[in-house]
Amino acid sequence: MARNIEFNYDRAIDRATRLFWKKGYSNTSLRDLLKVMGIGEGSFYNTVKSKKHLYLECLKHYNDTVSRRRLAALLSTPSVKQGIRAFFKTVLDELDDPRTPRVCLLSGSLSSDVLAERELQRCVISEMNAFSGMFIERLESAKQSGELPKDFDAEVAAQVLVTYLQGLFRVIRVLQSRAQVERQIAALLNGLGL
Amino acid sequence: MARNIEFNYDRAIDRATRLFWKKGYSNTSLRDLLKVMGIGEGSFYNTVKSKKHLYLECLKHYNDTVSRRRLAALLSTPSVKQGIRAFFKTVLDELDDPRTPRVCLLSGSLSSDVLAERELQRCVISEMNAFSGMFIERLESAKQSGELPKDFDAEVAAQVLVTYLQGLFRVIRVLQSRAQVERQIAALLNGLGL
DNA sequence: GAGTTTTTTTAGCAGCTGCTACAGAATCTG
DNA sequence: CAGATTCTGTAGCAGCTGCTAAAAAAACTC
Repeated sequence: MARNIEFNYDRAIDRATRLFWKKGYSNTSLRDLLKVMGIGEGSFYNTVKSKKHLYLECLKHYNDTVSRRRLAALLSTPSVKQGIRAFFKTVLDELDDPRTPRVCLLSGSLSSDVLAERELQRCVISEMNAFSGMFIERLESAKQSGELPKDFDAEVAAQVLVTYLQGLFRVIRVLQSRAQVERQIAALLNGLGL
Repeated sequence: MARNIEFNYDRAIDRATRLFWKKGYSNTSLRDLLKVMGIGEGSFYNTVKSKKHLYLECLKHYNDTVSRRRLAALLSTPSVKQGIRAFFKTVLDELDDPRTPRVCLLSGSLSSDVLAERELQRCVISEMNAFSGMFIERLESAKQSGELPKDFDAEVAAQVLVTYLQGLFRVIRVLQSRAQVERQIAALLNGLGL
């Protein structure tokens, strides 16, 4: 019927995700994106349609890879408390990997430039809710299994964790020894009874 | 000797601060800044020198007004625990005020565009340290007075608070009922023994 | 190979970016 | 008033922004 696509779409999305991840939405120019994606404007607007749509695709891709990996750690142990610690460990381990940018893409999307675009805002909020939903679910199941007391407030605890995590992704850019961060996390989790 | 300055410098800085506060550093254009400041490019580059210098001035101004007010609340009670709650209350009260933007300017400065500029980065880090230093100091004095136990780890607790606060300033943009946030904060403080 | 459909390349658009050069206006001294 | 000095308004620069239009190239059907 017609000419075939020449570039690897998934690969291009992955490259774009990493650039957005590193530099943020509006600080990443289309020219820079095209460069790392290895395509020209024509191909881009033929398949992706706009920068906004690209960001949506990247959020999805990030969710399917990075967030998924972290949440897998959360579910890796029968013990919920250990799972949460494993989750935070994946976050800290990425600090040692110079290849990965330092801020969570989703967390970085809680900024005025991203939230100003309605479509992006909706996507970010729904992914955030799905994310904290995983924590609530996990904590609730720990109450059922008896690992946590029956009067434990799973929803509030999950919200505190998510909020703290947002802060962690910010503070991490500026600080500090890994040991210091680990002590911080341990203090929080102990305080919450986790 | 020469012609006098026509505009109110402090007032102009205040206006610029509010705009940066609302839209972030690199998403605020010089033209928009000049408009709210009520001056032209000539006057601007004569007195302020550059956008970067303006941002430094705004950070200073923010520190002298908003941060100062919040920290005053922290010190307003003899009880340190009550002071911390008063501090968080000032943050929440601003949510009800439609005039003030929703994110802390300092917290919003933990983004790649600001941190990429060395001078801004240094300023942000030093203000952040000064800020958490206030909390550490206050918690230490509570140990002296007997309000907190002698084995309380003030430094770690302060770090958790500051990190959580960073997250709060983000999450607040997207959520949620004030009551929900208040429960979250109460859970955190109780958990930390504060 | 002609015709059709899709992809890619290239050039370019209008608008914005931070910033500068410069003429003119205002305020002082003498 | 002339002269010096500083401030202000205007015009414009080179470079970037997201995006589009149109021609050329590739893959298919018949």
